[in-house]
Amino acid sequence: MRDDVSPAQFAFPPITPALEARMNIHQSFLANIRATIAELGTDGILPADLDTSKISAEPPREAGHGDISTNAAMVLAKSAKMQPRDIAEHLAARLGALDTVTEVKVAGPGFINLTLAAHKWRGILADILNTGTAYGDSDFGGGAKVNVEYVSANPTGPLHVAHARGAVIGDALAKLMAKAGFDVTTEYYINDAGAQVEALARSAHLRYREALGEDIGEIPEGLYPGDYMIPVGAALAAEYGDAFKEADEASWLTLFRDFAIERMMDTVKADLSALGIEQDVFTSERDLVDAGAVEDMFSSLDQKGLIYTGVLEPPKGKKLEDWEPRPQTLFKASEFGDDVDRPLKKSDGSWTYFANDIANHYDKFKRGFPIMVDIFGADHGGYVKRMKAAVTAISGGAADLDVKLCQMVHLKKDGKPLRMSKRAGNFVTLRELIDEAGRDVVRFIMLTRKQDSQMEFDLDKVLEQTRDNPVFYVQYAHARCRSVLRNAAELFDDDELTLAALAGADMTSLDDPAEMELIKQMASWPRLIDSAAEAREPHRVAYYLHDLAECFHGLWNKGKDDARLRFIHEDDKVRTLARLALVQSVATVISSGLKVFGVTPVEELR
RNA sequence: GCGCCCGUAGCUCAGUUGGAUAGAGCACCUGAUUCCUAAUCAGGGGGUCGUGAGUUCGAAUCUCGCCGGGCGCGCCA
Repeated sequence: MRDDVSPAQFAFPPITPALEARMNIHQSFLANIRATIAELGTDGILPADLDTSKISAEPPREAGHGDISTNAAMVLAKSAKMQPRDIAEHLAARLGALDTVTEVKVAGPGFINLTLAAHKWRGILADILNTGTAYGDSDFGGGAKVNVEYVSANPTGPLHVAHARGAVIGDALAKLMAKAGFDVTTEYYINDAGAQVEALARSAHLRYREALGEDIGEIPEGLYPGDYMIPVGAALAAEYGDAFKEADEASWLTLFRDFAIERMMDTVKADLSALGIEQDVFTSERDLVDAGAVEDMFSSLDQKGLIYTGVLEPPKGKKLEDWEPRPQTLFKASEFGDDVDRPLKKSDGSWTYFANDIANHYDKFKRGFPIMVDIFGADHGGYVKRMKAAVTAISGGAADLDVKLCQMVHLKKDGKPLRMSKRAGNFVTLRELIDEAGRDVVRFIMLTRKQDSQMEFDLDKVLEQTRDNPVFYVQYAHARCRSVLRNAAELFDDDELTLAALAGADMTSLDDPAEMELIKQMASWPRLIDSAAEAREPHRVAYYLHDLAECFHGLWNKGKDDARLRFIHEDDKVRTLARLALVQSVATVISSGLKVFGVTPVEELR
């Protein structure tokens, strides 16, 4: 595949001022490097039309290696048939002549390390202040339509902690991708068509009889025993009196089911709302089925020749006493990377959950989403391959499904693990978690770990106001910024402290390494957004914010030793305004990051 | 038995998609407050990146085999 790519495809557009304005500092430098390589090609020093697509321009891991490091020479060495160091020397000579570059060094196997002029960095502050929390927005996604489906919990009870992580990750991922230039729709798929919602209906009927004065005793196995069903029964009793008390199940099942589902979805939505989540679209599995979406899906797969009747092998190693070979209606999932073919119909002829879910994804595809992301719990890991296979098949390869599995969260309190078990009746609801820890804390902490690794949620620690608690640490940095700006308001008129006014401040007095480091940290925010959105890993934002806060706290404390670094200088307005621009920028970037998380930045911590 | 995920400091976890001497917090040790919030900061000790091979200029990262943990495995959703 890679072999038939012609060099012409590696051409990058010329850099116009308009284009440069939309690029972050590393992208724009990468463009400079490519242009220089093209020049060297024209001048016959390097072969023409080299593939520059794999070249990167990144901040080096080591601070001593300058501001921007590129691997260009090493990447080109093979196709140019030259030594990396030689290419590096040629490149370095030309890059060093740029007026934004103050120092250039060739190091190691052929890295080119560039140091940029201070004015280039200071210019970032004006960008930040002029853009506000939109700083970091990019067109990386190119407006591509993306559907992010998350939570999608069964409408049979309130959400519990296990849902919290997926909810927060899905929501933050959606916001992250929107910031990176995708056209994002958030969605909840309501599983309201299976046997479990009938069990819900029966549970509601029991509670209804209870509300009418009957002693219902123990809730039978298989029904939902939770107290949250009591008000549902009461509401049914108020609505219908004793009309269905002794009636045949057939007369009330549908009615009670729909009533209970609606009530459950109301509580689910209220729970999500308490977390600050409001999804764009709620799709009902039952509505899809009623609209014939499953038949559509089925005939589409059938036309592609992907449906057949067959008998599956019994799974090895797992004991199934009641196993007997049966012919089933199967989808050829194994042609698309799944391990075996998967049944679409049950033996009674009704559709499987999987069949309905294919219809759900087919429907999303037809609504115009070539990119779909599903957030699932880790217990659905075995379902991923077949769903991805189905999306590939049903869309003819035109749609891509990415499934993010969220590992479990272990709650801890008083130093002890809080075991959750529905059976024991002590499971923690999402609402209880929010009441205990607070919305912002729950959201932030859930985003401090990669989604596919298990995490610990220590209810005591997350409420501590110490460095150990990343939420606090980041919020504290923001609060400190606001505190400085409040104090400054006593020395300046309001119109001197607007974002626009600060953007126009004379920044030349910002020259200390600690100040420059802070600016460089903020300069990498757009880059972080793109890479986090590409990897679809919102947790990277949490680490970025922690690093930014650390950088700021460090500068703050240096002001204790070195009065020059203090932000407010009553006798020097120009100096002060430059630092206020810096402080306001930090507050803005932190706000921008917290916005991705749906967390509110605080003015002060008391 | 098979598939997927994970394995990094005593603990909880990062690691910019293959880059330079592997990082942060907690815990432990040392220091900083007449000062914009010390709820903070500066410094120190602490590692066979589970393990063995392979791929290449270069591997915690990619491939394969083991070891250990989690999840799943026909008509549950």
